[in-house]
Amino acid sequence: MMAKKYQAPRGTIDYLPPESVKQLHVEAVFRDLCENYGYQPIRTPMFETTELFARGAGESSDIVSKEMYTFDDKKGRSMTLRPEGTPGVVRALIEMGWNFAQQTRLYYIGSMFRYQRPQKGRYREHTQAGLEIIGPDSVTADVEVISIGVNFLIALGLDDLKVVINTVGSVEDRTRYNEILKVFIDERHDEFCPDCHFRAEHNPMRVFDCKVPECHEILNDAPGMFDTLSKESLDRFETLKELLEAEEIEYEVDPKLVRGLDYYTHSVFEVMVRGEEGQQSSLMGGGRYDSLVELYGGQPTPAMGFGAGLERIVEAIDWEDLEEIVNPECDIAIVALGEQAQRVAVTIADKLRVAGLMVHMDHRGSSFKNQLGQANTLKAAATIILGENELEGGIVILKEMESGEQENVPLDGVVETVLQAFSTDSED
RNA sequence: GUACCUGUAGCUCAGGUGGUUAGAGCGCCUGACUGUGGAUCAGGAGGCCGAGGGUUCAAGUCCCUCCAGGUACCCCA
Repeated sequence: MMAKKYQAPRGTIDYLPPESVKQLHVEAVFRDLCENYGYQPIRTPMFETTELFARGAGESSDIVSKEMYTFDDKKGRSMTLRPEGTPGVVRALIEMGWNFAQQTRLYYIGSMFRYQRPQKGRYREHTQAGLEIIGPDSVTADVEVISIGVNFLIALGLDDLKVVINTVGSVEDRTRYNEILKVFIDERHDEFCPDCHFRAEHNPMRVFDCKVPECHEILNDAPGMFDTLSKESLDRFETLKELLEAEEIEYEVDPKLVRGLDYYTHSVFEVMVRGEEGQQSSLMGGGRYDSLVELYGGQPTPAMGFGAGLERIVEAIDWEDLEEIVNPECDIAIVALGEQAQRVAVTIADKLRVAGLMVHMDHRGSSFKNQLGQANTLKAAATIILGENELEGGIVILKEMESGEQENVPLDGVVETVLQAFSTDSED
């Protein structure tokens, strides 16, 4: 009977070494940087009630309308695997009665799920590193968030970055703009497609997402967002640009950058690598969301955050420069010949490991030559050779790999001898 | 969701118009060198040729369906 062949669900990834190592390295860099900025970790469930996401991102957004993994639990409640991190964070804070008067900095790393056609850099389950600063509405907070994002990528060796920014105005601006847009659409009602008619009723700004070419034509005549922003919003955007310049973060303004979530206000941004063609070049995106906390029933509280796609970042990095991360160096390899020697060796190996050394040993009973070859491949600094002759003589051979020099060391106390050797080495 | 391309050893890939036991490089294992490592040479293991059907005397090769990956549209991380 042939065993059934299982395969990973479409659009998901199995991370095996060395890919798994790369992913964890990127995560570690993110955590370190977040801590420098005073952000603390938060973990929230991978699924939430469907309504949470629907209300946050907006019913008419692509994410909510066609990309969610939604299912009914056994009691018939509609649940959804999180497509993004922000709603869960905000919900959690409100639920535990968080004091929103304080300034809260949080970060998270975890899986996000979106049902879409898989492609390179586009998966149905992907890992996102994200953060939120909740409380301050100052532009300096926006700059801080963008700065972490940019510096995160720089720390990974990605320095040819393109930072794109835009403003979508305040809630009031958007309400006013939507009204103006709706009037425009109604005036030329017959020229728009049925989908756009629907959008006009529910969220007029989404007509810009329409794929029908004719609709795009007409929209060239539509009033622009910039023209309808309040002076405060425009000033705010100017300040953002000034502060970014002061930090020497180069940016481009893209008025068409709206982001796919309805809850954004004022500053929105996206970071990609230059020269990386293809549509999945965006490594991170985020923005301000001053009305989401209130929308979820909390104290009206401004906030700002971003999400970064770790798979895309891993793909963008040139790992040749980071060889030592993918293949860390080994301190000691134990060459054990014969079953008896192998049994003695495993104990020595474990003691050295507990003491903090990276120790390799072969459990297959491979040949002498092969085991020494493994030590070589792993770039072990030294080898402990333990065969039947040594066992009888109560010694081991300690071999320094680079010079090839070797000496006999008593089997009793070999762990201490080796540790001693390594501690004096590292003190130099 | 729509269109096109792809799917052969662990990895990267060869396999004109269908034709005997399916190949290479890298990697792995063994030996030359009874117990001393990056080289060289020789050998070996490892494949229901993505899955299932069909055409044919004969299918890795042609046809259909499905699955998966990639590219464009779209969306985004």
